[in-house]
Amino acid sequence: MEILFPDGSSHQHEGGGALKDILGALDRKLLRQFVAARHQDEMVDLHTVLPAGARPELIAWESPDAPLVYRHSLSHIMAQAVKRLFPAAQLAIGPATEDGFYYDFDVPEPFTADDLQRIEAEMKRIVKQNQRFERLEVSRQEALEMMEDAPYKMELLREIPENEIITFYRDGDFIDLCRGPHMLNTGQIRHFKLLSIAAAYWRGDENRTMLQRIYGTGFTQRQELEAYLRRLEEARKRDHRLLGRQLQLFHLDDQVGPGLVLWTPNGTVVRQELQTFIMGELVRQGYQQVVTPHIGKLDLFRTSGHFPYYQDSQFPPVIQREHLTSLAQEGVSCAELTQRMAEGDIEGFLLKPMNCPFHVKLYASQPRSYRDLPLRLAEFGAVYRWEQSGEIGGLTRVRGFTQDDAHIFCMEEQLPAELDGCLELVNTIFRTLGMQDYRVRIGLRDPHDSKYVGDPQHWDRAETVLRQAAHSLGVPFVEEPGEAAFYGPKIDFVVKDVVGREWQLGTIQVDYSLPERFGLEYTGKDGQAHRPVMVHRAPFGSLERFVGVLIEHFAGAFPVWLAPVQAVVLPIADRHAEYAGGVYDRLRAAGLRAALNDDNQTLNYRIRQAQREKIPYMLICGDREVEEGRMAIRLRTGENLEPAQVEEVVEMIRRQRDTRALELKPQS
RNA sequence: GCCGAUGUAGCUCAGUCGGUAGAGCGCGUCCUUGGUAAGGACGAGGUCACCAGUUCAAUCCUGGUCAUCGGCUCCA
Repeated sequence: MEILFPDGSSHQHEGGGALKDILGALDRKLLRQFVAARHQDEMVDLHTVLPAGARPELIAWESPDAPLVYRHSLSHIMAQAVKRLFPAAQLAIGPATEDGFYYDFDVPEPFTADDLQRIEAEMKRIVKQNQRFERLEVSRQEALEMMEDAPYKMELLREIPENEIITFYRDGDFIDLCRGPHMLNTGQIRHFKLLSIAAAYWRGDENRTMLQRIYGTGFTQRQELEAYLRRLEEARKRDHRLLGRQLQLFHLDDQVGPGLVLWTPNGTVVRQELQTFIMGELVRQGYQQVVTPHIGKLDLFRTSGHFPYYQDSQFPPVIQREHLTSLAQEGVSCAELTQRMAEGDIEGFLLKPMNCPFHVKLYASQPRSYRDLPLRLAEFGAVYRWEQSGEIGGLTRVRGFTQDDAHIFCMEEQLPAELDGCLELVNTIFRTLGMQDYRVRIGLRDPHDSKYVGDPQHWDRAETVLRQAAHSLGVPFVEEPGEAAFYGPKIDFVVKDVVGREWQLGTIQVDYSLPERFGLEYTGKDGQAHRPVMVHRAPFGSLERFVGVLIEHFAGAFPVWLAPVQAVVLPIADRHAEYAGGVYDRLRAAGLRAALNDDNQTLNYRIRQAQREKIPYMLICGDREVEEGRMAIRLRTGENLEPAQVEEVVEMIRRQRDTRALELKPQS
C-alpha cells in the first residue's frame, strides 16, 4: 500500500495492515502526529486494517477533520463514564457533531446538573487511565450475542447491511458497537467539557422513547477549549432576544400570546427600512404590489389544498356565531365539526397560512394573455401558523409573521429568466447586508417517489434551471433529492444564528400544482388556453425571522440606513443647549432620525448611553464647537472624525444612508 | 406536542430550612454645568407568574395552569 502524507510525500508498504502498526514500526512519533486517514472517501482510523492496494491519506491532528475522530472517541469515553456511574443506562447513539459530540442514553431518571459534573470527573479518570482503543471485527452472530441486552444497539445492528463488516471498539471495561473512527488511546485528548443535558427521541421519532442526551465538546489544546467557551459566551450576548430587549426593538407579551410579536418604534424602523429597500428592487424588476386580507373562506383553502391538509399547523377556523350556536344545539362534536369543515359541509374563515391563494385569485380576476406574462404580484403579507409550542422562541420561530412574498405567473419558457431574477434579488439583499455566510439548499424530487404533481419533463427543466441559477450565485450549495415540495423543486437559503443553529430564510419554489387546482389559464399566441407556471419566492422569508438574524449579524449595531436613531446630539453644558437644539432641528429637517440628549448628566454618562444604544453618530457641542459653528463627531466605534459644520454632517450621514453603506465613515 | 430546567421591582439577580422581601442598574426629584463608556444625594416602585390544596400562617411545601429557556420533532 502507499501511505500519503499531508506534505505530499509518501511511504510504500508491502501488503496491507493497520496504519498504527505500519507507522509505529516506521517511527513511533508518527503515531502522535496522525489521528486517522482518508481512504476511498471515508475516514478510517489507525486501527483499521487496510488491504494491500490501499492509498490512505493521513490526517494530522491539526487537520480540520481530526476533531471528528477525537470527539467521537470522547463520546465513547462519556458513555463509558455513564455506564460506570449508571449501570442501568442503555446506550443509543453517540456521534461527533460539527463542534462537539453527544451521546443518547435511556436512563430511568433524567440526568441532573450534578450528574454532569460526576460524569465529567469520571471521564477525566478514564482519560488518565490512558486506555487503549481496540477495534474488533466480529461476525453477525457474535455481535447479536454481545448486544443481547442492548435493545437500541440491536436495532442498529439489524439494519447493518449483510455485506458490511461489523465492528466494535473497546477501551478498558467498555465495549460498544461502532463503525469508528477512534484515536489510539483515551489519554490523547484531555481538554473537553460537558455542556448540556437535553432530550431527544430515539431516531428522532416522536412516537418512540425519549432519551437523555448529553452534549459536550473537546479540543486538543486547552486554549482552544477556552476560546470556544468564550465564543459561546460572546454569542449569548449577541442573542437577538437579549438585544431586542436592550435596544427596545420588539416586545413579546404573555398576555398577547406566544409567538406574536409587538414591534416597538425602534424595531418598526428596521422592518420598514428593509421593506423600502426590497420594494425598490421589486419595482426595478417589474413587480407590482398588492394587498390582500388576513383571512379568507375555508373554501379558498380547500381548493388550494392548504386546508385541511395542513390543519395541524393552522389556527382553528373562524365560524359564524349563529352557525356555531346551532351546531352546539345539535350537539356536534369537535371531531365531527372538523370533519364537516374539511368536507365543505360547514363553511368558515381561515386565518391565512399563505398568501398564494389570494394572489392566484388576483391572477384569475381577469382574462390573461401571454402578453401579460410574467405577472409578478408582491405583498408583505402577514400569515399565521400554529407552530408547536415547544418550537416558539424569539423572532426566529413565531406564529404570526410577515412574508416578503411574491408570486410570479409565467410561461414555462420564462422560468429561467424569472428564477435568475429571484436569485439576483436574494444576492443583492445578502450583499448589501454583508451576509456572506449562508448556504444554499436545492430541493429536488426523489425519482423513486410518485407524490409529485406535474409533468416530469417540466420538473427536469425546472431542476436544471434551479441548479444553473445556484451555480451562478457562486455560493456553496447542496442538492437534496426528495426535499422538493410535492408541487415543484425549490431553492432555500439557510443561515446560522449566533449559537450555530441553522434557520431557513429565503425560498424560491416552482409550483405546478396551484395553477392546476385553480384552473389558471392564459391565452397563448396560438389563441389556445394554456396553463401558467407559478414561482413562489420570499427572499427574506419571514421579516420577523430575518430581523432576528440581522440583529445577531450586526450584534445590534445596525448600519446607518437601518439604525433606529442615526445620530444623537450631545450638548456639553446647558449653555450649549440652544446651539445643540439647532443642530438637532436641522438633522430632523434633513430627514435623519436624530435624537437630542440634554439630560442633566455628565457628557461621559451620555456618551455611554449612546454607546449602549449603538447609535452610529454622537455629535458633541461645547464651547469650541459653538464658537466655530461646528460639532465634534464621535462614532460608535470609538473613533473621532474631524469636527464639521452641520451641513457637512448631514451630507455625510445621508450619503452613508443612501448608499446603504455598512461603514459609518465615508470611504474616501 | 414530548423530556428537562426556570419564573422574585422596568432589567440582571440575591433571599426566606413556612412568619407577606433585598441589591445593582434603570426611573423621578434636587444638587452638580460637565470634553469622549457610570459625578453626588434623596425618593418612588413588588398580589414573589397564575389557580387550587396542605397549614394558625404559603413567595417558600403539594398539585394543576400559563409562560420562558435548552433539546427532539414538524414546517405548505
